[in-house]
Amino acid sequence: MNPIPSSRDSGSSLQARLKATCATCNLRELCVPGGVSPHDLDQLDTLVATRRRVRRGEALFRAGDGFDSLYAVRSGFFKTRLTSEDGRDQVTGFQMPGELLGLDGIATEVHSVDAVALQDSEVCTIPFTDLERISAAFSPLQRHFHKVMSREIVREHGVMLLLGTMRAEERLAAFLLNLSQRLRARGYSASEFVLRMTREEIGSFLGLKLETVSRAFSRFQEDGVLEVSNKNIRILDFQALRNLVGVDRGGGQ
Amino acid sequence: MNPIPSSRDSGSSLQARLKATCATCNLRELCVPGGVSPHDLDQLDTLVATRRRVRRGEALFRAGDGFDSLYAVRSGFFKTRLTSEDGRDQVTGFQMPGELLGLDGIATEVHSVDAVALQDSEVCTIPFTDLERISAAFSPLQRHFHKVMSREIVREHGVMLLLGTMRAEERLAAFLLNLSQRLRARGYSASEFVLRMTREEIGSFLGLKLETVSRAFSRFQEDGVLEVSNKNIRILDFQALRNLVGVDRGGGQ
DNA sequence: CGCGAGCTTGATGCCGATCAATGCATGTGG
DNA sequence: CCACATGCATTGATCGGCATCAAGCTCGCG
Repeated sequence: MNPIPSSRDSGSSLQARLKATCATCNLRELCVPGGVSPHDLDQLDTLVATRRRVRRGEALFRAGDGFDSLYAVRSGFFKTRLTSEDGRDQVTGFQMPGELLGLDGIATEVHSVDAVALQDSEVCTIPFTDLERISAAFSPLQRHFHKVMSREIVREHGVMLLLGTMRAEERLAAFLLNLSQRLRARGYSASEFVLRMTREEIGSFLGLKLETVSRAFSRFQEDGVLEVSNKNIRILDFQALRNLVGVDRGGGQ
Repeated sequence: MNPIPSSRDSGSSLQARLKATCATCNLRELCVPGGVSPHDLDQLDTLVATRRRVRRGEALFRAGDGFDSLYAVRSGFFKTRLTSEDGRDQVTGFQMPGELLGLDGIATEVHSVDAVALQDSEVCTIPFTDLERISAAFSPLQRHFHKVMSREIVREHGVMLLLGTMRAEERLAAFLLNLSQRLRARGYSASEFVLRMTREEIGSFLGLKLETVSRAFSRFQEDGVLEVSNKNIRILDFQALRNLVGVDRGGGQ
């Protein structure tokens, strides 16, 4: 009556322990769906030599840990959790057997979330450099591409934190700081810019109605944080915005 | 005073038009940061032969379109937008010059979002099969890995839609249906299962407080949609859950 | 058996949605 | 050049859903 036993193959545990391979893994269809040749599968097996047990409540990895491996859940159950600098928590996903953990780490080679076991669990460790080598993907261009994809995943974690934990003004502050930083990276002013999108589109991104976005702009203007004229924005007080978001306390712009 | 001119290099437009290359692109540091060899850069140039203009309001691609290329924004501004079956909209991001569009399409070879230009824009087209070939990544294993990453991006879009547009009971319904479907894919019952996480963790994932999660469970039970006993869940009325989420109207379980 | 973590349920308050009116910029046709 | 339409933004009034605060309750576990 327990639909998720912590170890699915405990019945044949001896054989499983001695020579479990990707080719014979009963999670294979989930973890490595069709189209992968037997040859590649063999190679994958040479990677996934090591297993690791993680006890309930323990972390497989933590935000800030260096990244070197991906992990496939073999048995058990995990959550991934993003914690912002001011202590807000957002669970970004739950992972069950056959699902992958650690993609967030590829971008910067440092993990950005905690992966915590919700019950005693076991994972297959997939060393990432080996994976790239075997995939015939050991090219700087390829690596770059992987990082871009991982960065997108990390970005979306940040949006989830915003949508899950922030109030209207905090969301708008985070949005403006993000925009400002990306414009600066492109050689434009970080403090003065033109919004290319409507209030309604900002609202749709931030999970708010356009009236709420408009009111937040007005309030920022009243408080001397922004100058707002239609789509023209000037940021007067970066620190006020940062305090709202709960990031980068103390750093002057 | 306009910090984001729609075309940055209109001053040297003749040369830019005739032989713009990745190697000379003024967005290169954003689009292809260091570590990529001159040789790879040349190869990249052979890919990115075609440009495409997209007028304000037009779509670069739409959800449902077949995927074959990624796009780098060269000038202008885009939004990506996910629309659920019952018409909810969630903007999943805004893209400015040097940023990439289309990663959502790798997973299933069909785009899952609309990419709409917020102003007259230009993109560089990067045919994906060519990219994989040049990256020395034309291996089934590698392709699979790319799809896994893309699938994660698409999943997170779904979570953003949930967090941005749904009310408490709708969120919980979506969560339960998702869990149910993943358990079924692993050979477990879709209608009867044990939650491995606490109400608080569910709440943190769904952007709700634990009391709200608990109340939603109670209400589902009152309405005969679920049987709830601590962490043991039995789904009695799938269609009721689907109706809340606004997905899959009419399909029987 | 008794403790404590996790859950349920109730009462109240607040934030943001909703509904509604007005303002303002842009564009179009007379 | 003005009259008018249209899309977008602002602001106010009211409402509702969820957070918050506060008890109790249940179950698993030492």
